[in-house]
Amino acid sequence: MEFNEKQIEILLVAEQLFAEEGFDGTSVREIAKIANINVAMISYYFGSKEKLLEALVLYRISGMQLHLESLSTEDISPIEKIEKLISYYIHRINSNRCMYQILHFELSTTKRELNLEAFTKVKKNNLILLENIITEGQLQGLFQPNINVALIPPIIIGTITHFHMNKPYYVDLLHLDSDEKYEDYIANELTKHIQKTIKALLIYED
Amino acid sequence: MEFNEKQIEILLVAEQLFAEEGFDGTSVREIAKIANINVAMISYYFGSKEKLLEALVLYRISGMQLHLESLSTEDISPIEKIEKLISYYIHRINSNRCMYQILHFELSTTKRELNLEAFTKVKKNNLILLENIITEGQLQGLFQPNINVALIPPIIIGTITHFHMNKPYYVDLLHLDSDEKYEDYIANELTKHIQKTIKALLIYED
DNA sequence: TTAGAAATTAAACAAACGTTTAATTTAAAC
DNA sequence: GTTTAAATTAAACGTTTGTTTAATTTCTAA
Repeated sequence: MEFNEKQIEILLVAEQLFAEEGFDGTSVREIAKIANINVAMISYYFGSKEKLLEALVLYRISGMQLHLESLSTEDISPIEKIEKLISYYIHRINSNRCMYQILHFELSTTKRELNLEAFTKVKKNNLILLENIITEGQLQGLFQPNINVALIPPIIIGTITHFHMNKPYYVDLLHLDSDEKYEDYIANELTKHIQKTIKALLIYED
Repeated sequence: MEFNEKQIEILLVAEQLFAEEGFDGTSVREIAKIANINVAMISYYFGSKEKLLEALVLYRISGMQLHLESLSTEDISPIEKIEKLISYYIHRINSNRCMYQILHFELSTTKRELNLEAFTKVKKNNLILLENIITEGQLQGLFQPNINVALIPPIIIGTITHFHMNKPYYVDLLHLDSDEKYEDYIANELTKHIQKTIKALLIYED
């Protein structure tokens, strides 16, 4: 699916509004107003409000796959690979914050049936990559043998997502009184914290 | 605030629907139909749909505080205390799944301004409890000194929440083909996994 | 320059929304 | 048994919703 400039403008406005106010909390007129177009253009281009959401999800997810094929073959230790992988993860979630927000809701609502196969595929691919790195580390005797690999992404994604969702609370708790400080904290402290946690889990003898 | 049976019935129906379909995706008529009451009763009892939500949040959060005052003084090792604390955490999130779903959305929407002070208070109290246990462990030389305590609850809550939100994905990935298996997995594997992760983080030498 | 397609518009559509009204039934108090 | 308050109802209220219509403008190609 190819989109022209105007369509992409609509998609971006819709994305932000859907994230901020939810799909059902956003009206097509609101989208149209901010995108500076006529309401009818949404039906004209996408068919319906719901199909607009589907187009948006497809548009974003297609660009979500981590570009980490090279990571497997890089000449660095498995520990460094894990660190890099986590950085990439966090960066991706960060730069797709709105879409993650939308997906989180859509994943758990019974209202609509979105086709999220593409999203599942991305997750499964990333899981295989993670498995390979961990196996490599185990063969080198660096990591413990009894690792439940499937439960590692939930720690990474869950932690960063929870942090974002509770932004006001953590801004208060950690005195992150500017957006810059908030972003910095995620890029530094939080990233390091998650990396440290996963490394500990992999190395820690039960 | 005290509620009679009918009011509580309305609150419970609203909770499930708000969790499943979102606040904006749920109509008062839908609530009324399932709760077997007249639509006007919602305005009559709660004032408005939005005040119904506020009442619901208040009703639930007031019962959310972990009852763990005793934990600090129990005669068990800090490690066991951490394990217990995590079990409690997970149990609480599990039994308040719908409310967490609702709160997650309300925390990140700009549509409504819910008063979530009570929720913040609960979180801060639990954080203090966690700090005490970790300090105790550090004094006994069991835990590392450089622990960012504020970032431990995000791991616990984030992981379990993420798991719930992506239930269809994990059901598929881990072959949890019945609700019982799903619940069991959380109560056993996932709980152990989180406990192990936090223990590793506390003990792991950086 | 002109014919035809694509884009854009304002207006109208029916349906659904949250809320209020006014009338009626039920319950409690004396 | 009567009085008074509380609970419950169906109907109507004015808005807002997503979508469609039909007319008009803009663009493209011959």
